[in-house]
Amino acid sequence: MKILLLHSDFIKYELVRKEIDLAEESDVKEESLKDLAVLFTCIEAGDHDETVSRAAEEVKETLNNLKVDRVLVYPYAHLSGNLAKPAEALKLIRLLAERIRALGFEVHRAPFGWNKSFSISVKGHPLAEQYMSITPAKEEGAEEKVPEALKAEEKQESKWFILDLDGRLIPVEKFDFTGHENLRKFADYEIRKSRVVDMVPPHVELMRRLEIADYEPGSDPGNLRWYPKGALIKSLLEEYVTDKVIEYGAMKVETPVMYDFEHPSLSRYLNRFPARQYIVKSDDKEFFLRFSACFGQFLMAHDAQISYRNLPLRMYELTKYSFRREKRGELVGLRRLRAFTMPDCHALCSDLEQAKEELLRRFRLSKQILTDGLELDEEDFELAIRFTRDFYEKNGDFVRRLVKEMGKPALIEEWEDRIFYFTLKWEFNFIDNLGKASALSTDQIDVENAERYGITYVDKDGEKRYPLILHCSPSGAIERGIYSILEKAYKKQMKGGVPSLPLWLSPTQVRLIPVSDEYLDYTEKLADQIEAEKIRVDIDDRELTVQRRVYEAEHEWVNYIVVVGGREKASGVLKVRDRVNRRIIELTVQELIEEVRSKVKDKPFKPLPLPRRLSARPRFFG
RNA sequence: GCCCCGGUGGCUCAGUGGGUAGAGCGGCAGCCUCGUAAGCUGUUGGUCGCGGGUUCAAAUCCCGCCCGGGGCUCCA
Repeated sequence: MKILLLHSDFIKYELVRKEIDLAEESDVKEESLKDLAVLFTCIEAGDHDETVSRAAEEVKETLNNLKVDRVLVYPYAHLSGNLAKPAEALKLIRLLAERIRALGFEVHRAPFGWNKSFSISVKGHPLAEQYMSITPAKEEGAEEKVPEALKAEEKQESKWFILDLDGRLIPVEKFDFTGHENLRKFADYEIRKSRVVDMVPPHVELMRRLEIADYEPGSDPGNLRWYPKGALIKSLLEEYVTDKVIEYGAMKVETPVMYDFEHPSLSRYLNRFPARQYIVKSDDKEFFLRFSACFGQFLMAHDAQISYRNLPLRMYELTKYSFRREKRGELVGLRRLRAFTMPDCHALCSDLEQAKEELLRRFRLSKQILTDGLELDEEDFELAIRFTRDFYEKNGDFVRRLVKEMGKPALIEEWEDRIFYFTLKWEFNFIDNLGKASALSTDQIDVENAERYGITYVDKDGEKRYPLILHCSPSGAIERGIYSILEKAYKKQMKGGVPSLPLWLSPTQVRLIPVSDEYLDYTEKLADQIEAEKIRVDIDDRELTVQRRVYEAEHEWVNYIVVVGGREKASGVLKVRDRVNRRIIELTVQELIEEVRSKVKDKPFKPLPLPRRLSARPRFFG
């Protein structure tokens, strides 16, 4: 509870309008009082009867000193950023007035819940203005575990720049964003200019309509359910990213999802990471659910025998899941979750030179995964680089090198001091249809954790040394990858294009529609032929008109739609509706197979996640 | 976390000066056997998010909670 006490000659206030439903009724619209103490009062979350009693006592003491016997309790929200709920606040403010009255004072109260105007004349003596803060007595264990880094982040001041291709570091407000609209949106988002959008994010509607994923009311918010089509898309992406990271040279490992809160290295690291955790109790121990693969991999590296010859040492894990208890209001669809799938790749490096070289390789790897795998265009994502001033002063060339690799200007955030465990961090950020930015790929140079976890390698001279650790998620969370694919598709649709999924991720790549039952057998044979070439093909055998089935295939974003009837059976030539290019082309089965194979190339393949015949499929949504 | 908006059949939504719930789509049944973006008819289906309160009577009013969306300026 906060109270600003003003010893006043007079106060006059007027009710303007009700601010909340709970506002107190009042017959008097205007009130003025003389020779009194005005108590601007605000009730904070956690205040209770006992807080009120102590406040009343403190007020009494002050009033006695001032020799005042008249007070006005004036509800005033602005004294705190941590307000109690209105109903509770009203209750306690009434109670406060009663308590003060019970101590023998004349108590007036300004109605709660109104926007009011007031004029006040405050006496000039030294004790006329007093501020009181009454905090509730601590209840055992009531305090939430908030990491130090979270608190630090709120205090940290950042400087924002754009680093252009010529290596100029330009303060954001002076940069000409012409031709860099996406970067402007990104900068606006990061520096938190207010946005006025009021719609359900497009990808949320799509993820449900396309039966990819959905909210699961039976779980904690931000923990989703994945329908067969979504599970397919997700596991294809997982496989793709994993293959790419192994190709780059990482060793794939697996580590537990929960860790002991009391483990010395872990508890210190927790305090350096800006996220809240899920807590799991088992017997009398507390565990937290991992929010990345760091713990498992670091503990593994701690116990390993590592020579400088083994560096850079690359370890990879697909964390399914990583858990972060994000604030309730932050959760949205596939963009921000509490349980998500994150590829996490660490690299132990001997020194900064090796780290920079490695970072560059991973930068290229990440870019390839976004453009080749997610099929994002380079205009779809923006580069952000964040570093401490000191790092930039010593490694400016390297930072400029990253921007050159990107091929367009990047947003820069500079910190005066190092509050996190890293000195440099870069990200690729996707900007969605509501102007919101989300980090996809990212990498960091960690200068703290090797020491914290006791991770060492032996150098040429036989000396134990601490390596630098890079933390990279080459794609970002898999869910977020799907979010960006869907948002991109919607963006395309808004520009008059055909929304679609990358062909290799499409649950149905080819749909066959027999004109009648008569051709079902023939259609099945075609499907067998196509399926044998690792193409997901299905058959819409439902008793609907051809037109209707084509309509639904379009709606489902099926890439190739083939109507099968007598003409096809006779000639062997298929009329293939190429949805993305809005045309109908004539192809033999073999040519159709080649068309699809030439586009998916060597991407991972998994079979159709549903019965081949649509008549045998349930509907999960809609 | 706080504020605002929303939650009615599987989906999209209508229905609030309190009087016992509707439509379209889907599902099911039937007709139609169909040639590239919604064929026709019938029928099924609802603890009106959950809990409490007010009332003779609550989807509707009040309180709390849960879930979704948006915002974090304002607000005692």
